[in-house]
Amino acid sequence: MALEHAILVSLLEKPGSGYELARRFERSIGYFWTATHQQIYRVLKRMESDGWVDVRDVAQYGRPDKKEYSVADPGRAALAAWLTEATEPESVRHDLAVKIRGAAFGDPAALISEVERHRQAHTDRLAHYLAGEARDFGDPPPHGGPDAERELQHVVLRGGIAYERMMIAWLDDVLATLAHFDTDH
Amino acid sequence: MALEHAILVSLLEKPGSGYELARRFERSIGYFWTATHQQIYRVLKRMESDGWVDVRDVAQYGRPDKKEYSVADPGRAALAAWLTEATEPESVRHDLAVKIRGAAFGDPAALISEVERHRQAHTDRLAHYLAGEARDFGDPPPHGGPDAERELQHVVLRGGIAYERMMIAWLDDVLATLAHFDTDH
DNA sequence: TGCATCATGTAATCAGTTACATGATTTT
DNA sequence: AAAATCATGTAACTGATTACATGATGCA
Repeated sequence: MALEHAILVSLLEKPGSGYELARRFERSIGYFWTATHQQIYRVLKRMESDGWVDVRDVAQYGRPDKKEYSVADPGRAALAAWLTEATEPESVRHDLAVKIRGAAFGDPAALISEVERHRQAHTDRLAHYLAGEARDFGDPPPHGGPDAERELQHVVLRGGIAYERMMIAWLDDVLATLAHFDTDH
Repeated sequence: MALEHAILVSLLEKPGSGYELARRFERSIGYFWTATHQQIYRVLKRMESDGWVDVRDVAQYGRPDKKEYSVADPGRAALAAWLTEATEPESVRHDLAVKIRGAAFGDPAALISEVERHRQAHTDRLAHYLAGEARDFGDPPPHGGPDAERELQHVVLRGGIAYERMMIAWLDDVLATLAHFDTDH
């Protein structure tokens, strides 16, 4: 389980409230690990009682008060320990792959629009990643020497870009394959 | 939820017992959808009481008897309905990506061996996929004309191959990036 | 007035994992 | 004699999702 660890990383990058974390999980870190606000509040509470994070009440004007969480030393230590642990690659769940194999027992052409929908989603996400890359990593680093946080965020983003490009190419292959079974053909 | 549907596809490809399904989920269909035998038995029971599958007791010599499941018409219909439904891409969980971003707050070089371990796992799986491709799809099809089941299985396998190749290339990128922060450097 | 955003939570349900359990046969 | 494979299950727990709930502020 890595939700705790994903939250620790996000809070190290920038302290914030449960609400703010939930927003980050809709973008940025959320592209590699998903979580809803309900999950986040529950886990934050557990992490607080375990002493992994500190809380600070922040009064805001024109907005509800919030609780700002930041990583405490035991949280830092827990993250460092997890980093060197061997974790298995997460199990894969590609329902499209199941659908494609299932299409052999129904109408393969009926899948085309669903595959096109997925292709569009991956194209959109790729454009979004590329825009983020140009924005955040387009210029040479503000100061000389390697900046670990920046370079590691960039290599993770490059992974997302490579994944989306691979998926788009594969979905084109899938569409070409499905076209063989189109009844109009 | 697609475990039911993954089981339906697997049983349409070939009827079998819960035990046999569990073995298939360790290879083949399991590369795109995972499940343990406990899950499978539970879901099979539910599918049986919903009339999606039929059961037949098969006596075996030298082995325990087994229950052979096969897809009933309502199961076929449920699968066909699901195929045309719009399903969202499954949420991604890449704990390596979380670890890489987390490494900025610890010792990036400490991650190198973990990344190498993952790279090896992907190399092994790629070799396994390529061997399966050569075995099952190397020769021209036994008869003329497109065979939907065969071609769709092949395009799913090509997706797995593309995924493993992409991951290996990305992990090389990650290793090169981590090397910048190696203290021996 | 109504809708969107900010902010935090509870409760119920569903899915997935881990541990435990049994018993036959086959192989080492 | 012990270990591995075939075959089926139950029970307990953990994690994730969905629905429900509240209440303030700001904008159209």
